[in-house]
Amino acid sequence: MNFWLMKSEPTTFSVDDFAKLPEQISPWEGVRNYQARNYMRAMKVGDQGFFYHSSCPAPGIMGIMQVVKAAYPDETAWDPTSPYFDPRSTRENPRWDRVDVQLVTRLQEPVLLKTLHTLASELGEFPLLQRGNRLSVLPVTEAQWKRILPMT
DNA sequence: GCCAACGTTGGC
DNA sequence: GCCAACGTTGGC
Repeated sequence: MNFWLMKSEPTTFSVDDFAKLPEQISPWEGVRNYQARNYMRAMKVGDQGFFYHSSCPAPGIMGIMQVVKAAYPDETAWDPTSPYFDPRSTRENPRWDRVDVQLVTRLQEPVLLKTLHTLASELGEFPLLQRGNRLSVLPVTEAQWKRILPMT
């Protein structure tokens, strides 16, 4: 099993929005970055992930997710009315993928970015804490996962 | 709102 | 293939 962290801006899709969905399942769509896409392609059903709020007053981990469907084409790339429309992606040759994720646990208290920063030396190399990191989907090592999980 | 960092684009 | 310009991300 592998572990991930996936960012969402709460003004676009918040943990509240997630919790309201039937079965708490949502496609993770709109990713338009090759490295993030490739990480999604590497995901397997049963992989676990942190649901993270970015670009907000208190960025941090808000929930625990699991992957319930492996990568498949992101149809929003084909929809001219979608903000994620990308004319370079075609049905014959899909450029972007999405996965389906399920919110397993909504945290009572978020694990804030500022808290994670205090653990930086223990966590070791962690893209979330590195300067200039802009990846919206990034891998978490098992050791990092096990260190962070008890704080949730 | 600011700004550093980074990815992408496109001319050459 | 290089690289400048541009757009976006995301914390503060």
